[in-house]
Amino acid sequence: MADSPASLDADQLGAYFALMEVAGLLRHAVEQQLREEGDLSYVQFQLLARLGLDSPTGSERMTDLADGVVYSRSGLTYQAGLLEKAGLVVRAPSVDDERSVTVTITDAGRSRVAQVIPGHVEVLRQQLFAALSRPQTQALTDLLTPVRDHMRAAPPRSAGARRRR
Amino acid sequence: MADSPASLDADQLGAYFALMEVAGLLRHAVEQQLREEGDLSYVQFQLLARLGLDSPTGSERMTDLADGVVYSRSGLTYQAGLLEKAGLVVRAPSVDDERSVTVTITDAGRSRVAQVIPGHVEVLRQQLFAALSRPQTQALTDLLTPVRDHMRAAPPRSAGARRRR
DNA sequence: TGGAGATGCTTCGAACTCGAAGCACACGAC
DNA sequence: GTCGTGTGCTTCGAGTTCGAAGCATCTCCA
Repeated sequence: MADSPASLDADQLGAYFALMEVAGLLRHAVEQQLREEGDLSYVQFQLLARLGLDSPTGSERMTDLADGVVYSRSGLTYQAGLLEKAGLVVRAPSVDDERSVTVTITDAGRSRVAQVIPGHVEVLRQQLFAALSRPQTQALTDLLTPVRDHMRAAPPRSAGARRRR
Repeated sequence: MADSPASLDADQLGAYFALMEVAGLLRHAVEQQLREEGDLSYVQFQLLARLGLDSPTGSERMTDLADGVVYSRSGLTYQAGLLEKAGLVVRAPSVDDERSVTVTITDAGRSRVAQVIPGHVEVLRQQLFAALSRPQTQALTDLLTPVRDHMRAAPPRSAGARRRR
């Protein structure tokens, strides 16, 4: 990478803008459905879905949750508080490490996820997959997965170094 | 794995999650660069770029700006206020329609855009295009462009209250 | 011409987000 | 042990976002 001209070609710009706009529009659409049908924000849904669908035990550490959802720690504390107040989640200090907090989804949380999923899927169908055939969907996944892995590997995440106090 | 009532298949879910995560990570990375090198938020950069690079006259109506950037009107009022206070933009009532406000980029605004573009491009290169070959980039654009057009045409349900003329 | 409704923008309040600072516990070196 | 540093989470303040409500202007049509 000796020389790097300060411009991208049309394809690259097109891909960049299309990516950001599609994601933005999709997020708006999804957010609205979640709010209407389940009184959840997108982040809250992500958290519950991760706990309820991805985790075998239904619980995870705060930090792992934050990393998994690409979210700030303080923001997670706030959202976890809301979810706990709503009874969708329980927080308890971890057994093996007194510092860490384990978040566990409740039955109410699971049923809230189940309640929202059909509409969620429907929005995705209408907004996203209506314009993508199966092979195209497959192709999109194949294109984006390496990109995600690449970006996760070299993150400008702020969690990196902590300054002295 | 819980069984979800109306689930999408693995490819579809994979595409959805990958899309949202890539966009999220990319936005974080870009936002950080813009803040450091130009004291701009992502939205502010979008607005200035649209005025400075896409518009022949360097000016646009508030509403068109908001639509073009996928942003709420009230949010745009706020950001336009900040940009104006920073001298990067000027607001003036439109000549032909007293209701509408025309936003015009200033010379300072143009130079601010020019100042951050190289770093911006570099971030895109490292984060996004490092993991995409030229043909892949082309393919991504070809996949996402129809999706964007589809989503722009079919906005989320209740957004239809106030439509364009 | 004169309203009724549509449209453009702003104001307002509430909610959300982030990073920095702070507290508490963990772990290793000595 | 006990000190120093690292890690996990929360608190705090500032800034940003949105939708609803409000005001001003425009358009249409009887």
